[in-house]
Amino acid sequence: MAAQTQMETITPRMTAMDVFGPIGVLMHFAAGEEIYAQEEPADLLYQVIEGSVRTSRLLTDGRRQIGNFYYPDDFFGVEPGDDHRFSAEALSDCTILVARRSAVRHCGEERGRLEELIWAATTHELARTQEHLFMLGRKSACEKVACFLMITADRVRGELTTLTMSRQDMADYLGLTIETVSRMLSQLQSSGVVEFCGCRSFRVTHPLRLARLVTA
Amino acid sequence: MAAQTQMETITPRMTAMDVFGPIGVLMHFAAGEEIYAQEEPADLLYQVIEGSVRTSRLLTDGRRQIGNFYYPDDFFGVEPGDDHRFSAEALSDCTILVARRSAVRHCGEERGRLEELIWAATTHELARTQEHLFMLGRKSACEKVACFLMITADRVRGELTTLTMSRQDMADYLGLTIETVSRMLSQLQSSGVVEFCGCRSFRVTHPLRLARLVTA
DNA sequence: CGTTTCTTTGAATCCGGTCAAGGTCCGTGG
DNA sequence: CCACGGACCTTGACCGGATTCAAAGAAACG
Repeated sequence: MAAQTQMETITPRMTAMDVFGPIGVLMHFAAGEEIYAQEEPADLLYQVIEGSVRTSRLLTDGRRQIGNFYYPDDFFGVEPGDDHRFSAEALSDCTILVARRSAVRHCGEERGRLEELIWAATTHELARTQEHLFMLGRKSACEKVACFLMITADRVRGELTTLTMSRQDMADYLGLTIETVSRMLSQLQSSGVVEFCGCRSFRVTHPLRLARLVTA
Repeated sequence: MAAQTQMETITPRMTAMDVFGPIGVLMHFAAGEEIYAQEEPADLLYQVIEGSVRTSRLLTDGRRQIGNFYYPDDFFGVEPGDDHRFSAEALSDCTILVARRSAVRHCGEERGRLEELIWAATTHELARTQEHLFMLGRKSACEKVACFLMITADRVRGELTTLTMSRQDMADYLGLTIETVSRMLSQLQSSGVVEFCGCRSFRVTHPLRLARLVTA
């Protein structure tokens, strides 16, 4: 089982947690810490309260595929079978709300709401996976990176977007190498589409041109 | 709305249809015919009774990504949102069982069963999409083609496996070009892993070596 | 049997990967 | 406070796998 550094029962004033009713539990994870492992039974549903998370999958020979990145309010951990096909790790220090899925049957009137939530999280996951699939199959390195920046800027709102993941994480998400990712970022910057302030945060200086690079 | 060549209400003796109860309808489609279009409202759930189906998605510039191939008993058409993000076309002449999802509320005791069915189809779809994603992101052309043959041979049981899709379909599923797919197939054949009888059917002559090429 | 469409194969090209070196950032400890 | 070390990122040169372009061969169809 994944490490769990700290736990506390939920307090009623935190609105994001209401959805889980009395069965939600808050957990904290340090940057880099594993939240759950590949092959582990998948009975829990997670919601990011603070921080960010990646899900990933390892091949026997070390190749890695990132499934997704999750930010505050996102749900993760829904998996089609009984076991996790991906593992989840904290990208930064984070606070995660956790609920046992099998506890649904014990929570009376909350039940319908939780089931609905699991349903919404699953379909949302499917939608994102389909988008991701499309990106991997038919896009060039430049389009992939541009697409990634656009999606991320959209999800992590603010004047300046901070990338909580490493270049290696980005590469493993996009099916590229770190060198290629780095080159494309430099290229996007020198062509005036985005501007970096250090290697972990950027601003989209020309949204239209970025959007045009992405191709729908 | 997609063309619908013929319709008939279900007959009780056909077991595969029982799952939909009284709201299922049989439809026939000719090879190449569209079953539903991209952007079309997604209120129907489909089950292949006979034949095979592909789902695909087109980019504005003509690039195409195949979502999946479906064979008898497979469900398709479940989509995360209200609209189809993929279109579906018949690969061969086929018979499809169709049920209106929104009709669930009108079918009394059948309701639980149908909801369960939709749930199962959705999670199964997610699982397959994740596998597919992994294949696109981190596998070589040779591994992709080997993987595709293995999966297909597994799904379309029989001594000789028939490919109902064109090389172009395979290429668009794997994120390759037809030429590369063709080359890899030739290579797999000349290395004695599979044997083709015409370009649309094959036999796995060396299952272990095929499995070793795939890499989990 | 001729036409069309699909598939295979070859040769040249190019995009992204590999290998290697250098740079930046940051935390630790002298 | 600065020097050192390590992890991460960038850049360049070269290489190789997949694409592109082109043509021939095989299969499907009227």
